[in-house]
Amino acid sequence: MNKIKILIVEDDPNLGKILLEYLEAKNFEISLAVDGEDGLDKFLNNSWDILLLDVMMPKKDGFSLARDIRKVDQNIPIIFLTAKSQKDNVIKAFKLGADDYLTKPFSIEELLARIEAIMKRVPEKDSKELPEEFSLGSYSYLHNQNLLIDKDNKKYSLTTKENELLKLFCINVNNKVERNAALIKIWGDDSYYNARSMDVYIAKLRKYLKSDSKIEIKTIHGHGFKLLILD
Amino acid sequence: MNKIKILIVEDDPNLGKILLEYLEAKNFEISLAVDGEDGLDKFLNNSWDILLLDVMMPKKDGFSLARDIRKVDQNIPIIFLTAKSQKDNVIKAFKLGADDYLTKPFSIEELLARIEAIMKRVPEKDSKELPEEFSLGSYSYLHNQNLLIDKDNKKYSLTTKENELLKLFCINVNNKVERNAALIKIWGDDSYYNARSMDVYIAKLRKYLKSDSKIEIKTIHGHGFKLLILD
DNA sequence: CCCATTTGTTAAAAATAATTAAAAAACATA
DNA sequence: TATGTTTTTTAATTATTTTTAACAAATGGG
Repeated sequence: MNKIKILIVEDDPNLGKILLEYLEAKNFEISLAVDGEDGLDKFLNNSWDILLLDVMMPKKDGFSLARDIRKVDQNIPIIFLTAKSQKDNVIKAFKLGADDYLTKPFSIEELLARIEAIMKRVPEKDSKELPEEFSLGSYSYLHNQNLLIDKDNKKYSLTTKENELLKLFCINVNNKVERNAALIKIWGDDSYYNARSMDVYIAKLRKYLKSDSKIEIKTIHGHGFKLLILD
Repeated sequence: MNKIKILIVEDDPNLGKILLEYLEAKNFEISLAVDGEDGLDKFLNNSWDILLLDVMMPKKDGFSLARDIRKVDQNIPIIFLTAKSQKDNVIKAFKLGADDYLTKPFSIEELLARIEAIMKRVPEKDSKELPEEFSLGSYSYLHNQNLLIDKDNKKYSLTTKENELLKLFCINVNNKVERNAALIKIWGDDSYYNARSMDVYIAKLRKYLKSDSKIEIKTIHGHGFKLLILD
């Protein structure tokens, strides 16, 4: 069992430090971001179990940050921390998929209790390391080497983008990968042209994988794709 | 698709009635118990998706009730409603496995938001794994592959929406699927045009399934549909 | 039995995705 | 830095899926 990883995005350094120390003492693994942009950056470049977002922050407020995060991950638990408790804000927060909403000043023990209440319901994330090698039907795929090998031992050396995309599909094999999520993770933003570019890469991957009819990249119209492996 | 069933245990009849009416209007199925003993009784004699417990109650207070309930069910989500917000009580509540803790007076919309936040994390009660394959009379249906196969082995590759809808019918085979429920689940909201769109898809599914007279999508006028398999 | 409302059917329009080729950008190497 | 090579993006075209629209049929309350 790995430690539960919490990302705190809080611009008040005093509060930030106290939360950090307290929660580390409770055996969580904590990172602290100091504003919304920093928060988005840290969110994208690591995997987390739960997010604590301050609402009022410089550069990018907590709601706007949550909106961006939800494009990539619809499920990660988010707790908002806020100075003022305006009813509208509470509703807004839950519409954004908040799991809880705490008004400052709050009791840190209460925060802990609420984190634990949420974590007990979250299906355990099997955050195992990526395997070296993925087995895709008759193909074998070495993502570290950008290498796809077919049943005749023919080797395809993948470009960076091809590799990122195939890796993302393999991590989520038999599960939906949202267009937005893929675009933001790989291209950095989900603009129209990046989406077209991604479509081109989907076609490329399908071409690579066409020799095994048990492997298929299915479209989920309006949502994204799913790498299917049949047996 | 069944309604979400909520048991409210609240001794203040005014508050109780308002909660009851509001949440029923939001399409939950509600029962109201007037004290702790009544609450325990109703809890034991029915199955529930979520409990709202007042803390201060005659006969048996909310905490004591929760303790009894937790002996029987460790998982059912509990939200405490309480007049006073004493820090110790909050911690105590979460130790008892609370999922949330609201201090009166609270906004009813906030309560709704919090109920929804909790429900989204609770693994669907009857969410047993879907079978790989559904057998529909002489058809066989592989929902993972969007594939419907008739008795002559003719294969119909379903579009995303066709597949979602047929899957929903199969999950609820021989049971009513509410229009609203289907629309919200598949289209995201139950606006007029989405409803018309759904009707178009109903027609498409009926066309696919017409070769077997033992399979039928029945209309329940004003409510929804039901996939019937006769034998 | 009427009439408003809901549902069924079909076709057209709009939105989204797939495919291919060419242009642009990035990269490597002399 | 100039040159060739590879990778990525843009563009144009085609195909598929979904929504909208228009009209017909069925339903059920008054």
